[in-house]
Amino acid sequence: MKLKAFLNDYGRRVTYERGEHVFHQGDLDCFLYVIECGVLKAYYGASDGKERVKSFLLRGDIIGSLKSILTTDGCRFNLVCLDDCSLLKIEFDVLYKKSRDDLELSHEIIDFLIEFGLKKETREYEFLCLSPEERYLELLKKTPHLFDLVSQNEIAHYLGITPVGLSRIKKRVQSK
Amino acid sequence: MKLKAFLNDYGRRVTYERGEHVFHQGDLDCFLYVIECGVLKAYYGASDGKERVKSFLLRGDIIGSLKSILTTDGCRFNLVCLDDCSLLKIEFDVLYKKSRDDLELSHEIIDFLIEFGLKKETREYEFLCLSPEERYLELLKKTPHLFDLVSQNEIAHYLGITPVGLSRIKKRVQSK
DNA sequence: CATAATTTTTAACTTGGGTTAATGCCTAAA
DNA sequence: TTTAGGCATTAACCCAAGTTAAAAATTATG
Repeated sequence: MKLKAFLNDYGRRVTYERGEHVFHQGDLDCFLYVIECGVLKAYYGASDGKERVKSFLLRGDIIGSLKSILTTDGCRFNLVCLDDCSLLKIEFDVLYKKSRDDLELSHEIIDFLIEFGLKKETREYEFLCLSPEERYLELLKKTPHLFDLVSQNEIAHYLGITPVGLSRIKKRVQSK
Repeated sequence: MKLKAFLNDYGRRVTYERGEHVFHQGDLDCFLYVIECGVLKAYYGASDGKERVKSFLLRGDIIGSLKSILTTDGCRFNLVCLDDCSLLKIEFDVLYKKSRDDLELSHEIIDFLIEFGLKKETREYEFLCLSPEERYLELLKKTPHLFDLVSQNEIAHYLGITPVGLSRIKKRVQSK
């Protein structure tokens, strides 16, 4: 797997302690990060102090801010470690340029991006078509282990609801 | 632009009349479609007859079901023409295979997919962080011309609310 | 172990959007 | 110009989730 090999060869290992941020909203951060170990949370911080969780990142996942990479606006979200974490950090541009004369590498990037697109479409579908309760049940079915890794608080913010709301949904669901 | 050239060379022109479907939910359709002219609507049809609009497609846009291309589940959404339309139809697999030994083509696909990812992330952001009213205002700001092309009914379903809800939001907003 | 801090639950109250149905508006066809 | 069908608005009522605050449960820490 050329992409994995590339990330290993060119990546610089960085470690963070639980609670540390990899980057903040507004930062210009044009790196890709591969999670070697630990759990991370990518989240949008609203002006009113509310937070919304874009995604949780686990071992093997790749994360970076497309916004920061493609525009001069900086990151739209924050990336924070929920555990002590070890990441591989690679400048996006280096990978991008390398792919320009490496056919195999560029294929693997295409495959990665297609998978990424499908995931994003699925999340779009869930927000567009499912109620908070249905999204909760779906998450429970698809990634039950997530509930052991992060607080219910954070699950709620991932589902786009408040912790109070999630507590009520749980109660309603189990009484069925 | 090699991708455009490819789509033109290998694409087959197909035309549909207003109201015709290009494909339905559940169909196995592994084509990409480039919109030459006309307006189309990609939508999820819920079991209870409710519909939710995934996206509107305009001249120059490219659409296809990643789900159908990548899995055996078939399309998750419907694609229907809101006008008489002319499309270019290309088997995804032909493009994919061609990219396997064409570096320039594969770069352009990467660039396309990155842009696509950014768009999807933006829509995710809007559902996660904005209220229906805020999503309406955002749409009004970003693509005001859309309101001339499709009914308010369809705009509502794109925003994830009912036509009644959108009517109320409009009224509330203009009285501010 | 005790206590502080955080997370989760519960309660009371508010609210925005859903639902249903009636009404008014357009536009297209006859 | 009428009439029929679809679209948008309005009204009345309902309900799920938000908000605020307090209590209970869990987890961390000295």
